[in-house]
Amino acid sequence: MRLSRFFLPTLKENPSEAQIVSHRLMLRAGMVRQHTAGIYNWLPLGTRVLQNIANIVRDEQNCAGAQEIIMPTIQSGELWKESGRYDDYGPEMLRIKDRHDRDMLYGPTHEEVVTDIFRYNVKSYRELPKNLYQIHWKFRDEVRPRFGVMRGREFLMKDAYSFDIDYERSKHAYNQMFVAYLRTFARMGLKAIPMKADSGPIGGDLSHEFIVLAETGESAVFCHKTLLEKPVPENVNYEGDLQPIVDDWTSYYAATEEKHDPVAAAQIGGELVSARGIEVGHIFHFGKKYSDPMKANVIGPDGNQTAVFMGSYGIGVSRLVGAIIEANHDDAGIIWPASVAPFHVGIINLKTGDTACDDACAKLHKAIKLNGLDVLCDDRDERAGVKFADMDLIGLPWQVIVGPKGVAKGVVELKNRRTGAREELSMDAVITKLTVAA
RNA sequence: CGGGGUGUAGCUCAGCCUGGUAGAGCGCCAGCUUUGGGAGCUGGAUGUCGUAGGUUCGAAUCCUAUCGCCCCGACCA
Repeated sequence: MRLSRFFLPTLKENPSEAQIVSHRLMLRAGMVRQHTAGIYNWLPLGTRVLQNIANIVRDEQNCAGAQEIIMPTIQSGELWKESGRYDDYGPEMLRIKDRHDRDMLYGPTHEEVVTDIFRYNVKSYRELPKNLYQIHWKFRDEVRPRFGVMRGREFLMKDAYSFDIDYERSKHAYNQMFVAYLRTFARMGLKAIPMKADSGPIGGDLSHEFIVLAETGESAVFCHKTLLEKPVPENVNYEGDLQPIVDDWTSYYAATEEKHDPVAAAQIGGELVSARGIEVGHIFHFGKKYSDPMKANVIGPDGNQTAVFMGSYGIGVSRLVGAIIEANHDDAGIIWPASVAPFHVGIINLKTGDTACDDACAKLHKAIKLNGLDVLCDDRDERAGVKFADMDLIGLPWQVIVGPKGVAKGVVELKNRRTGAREELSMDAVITKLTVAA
């Protein structure tokens, strides 16, 4: 992609409405623009990151045995009356009347809809287990949206729902998501710590929040030092027993500030560290809370109808964009982990219009792209300083700096955005090195 | 929803107290010079001063109402 054709409205100054660093950088880097309080337009750069994150989430959900579906954003109020939540949910739920004066709503979550799908289409325990998920837009009419996409009213969420015949198997579904979450966040370069959580209004008796650690995170957390460096499980057999992995991770103390209990922490022992964090995922087991009132029954092995055991599992996909920036930035801008970067490589043509530079950039662009990497080439007729600043701001992991002096010597400069390390290399060496690094 | 702040050019903001007919920097357009870390000079375009009323000869400025946005608190992926 040539930057001269890419829609990338960067800002030199901080927009006054943005206070936290991720919000400022997302606006400055041309990723998003606010539409109204808590509702955002996603511009091309932001959309690319959002989709990269969604794809990692999707991949790990699929590996863990969940299946993707798409449910409506606009739901019928009838289902919510059936589950009893139509009155309980409160003004956070955006209620709408259609032209026939029927009660509709913009879905804040999808337990009712997915339970409805399930009950009409699954009749026997032999069809279990099932885990259905979607990556879709939700709307919660927050009293006070803030922090850019970190707490918007409209947000992209992965929500999965598991259905099992009994508690033990439902717990296995819960564990599958638990492990999948560890892997998902690690793939984005994040340290995410599972912490015991209240199950809140969704209900249930087993629940964990996944908190991403970032110095600028909104809430303080306390956790055992070991959790910070603990490697996530590899080559997971999701059909096998996952309980040892979950037990291992939950054996260390970890709590958010509100739930911090120094006495309990002391009992569990170990070196406690305090950090700051952002909640990016939340998993619940809630048994028959919805399957009972909504009659989501299957015939069990004993021939009797029984309500299924359910769990729900959320990841804030759009929030993750902000969380990743909170955890990966410096004074100059964003520093994307390679797995979610909008482009892998940025080429800076220091002298657009100079035939040697233009040719070198074109050759690099083509070769790097052929090796499967996304490239953004800054071919704008701008001064070098502007290009350096913008490239640092948008945070692509690698920069290839092409200038007339280097090209005359047959070299270009390769800069690592995170470390700042630079080296002069031949064009072939750059292409090889980038391909290996990716 | 309680408390606070703010709304003037695309962005950051001055002007408001003490009313006199719209400003700066950056950005944008044109030209010349410049060219490895957000250039210099010259010329140019851009505003219903959030909106609606009111006071006044005259309102960005004073008064009233209203809307938007931001921050702190209670709540949340």
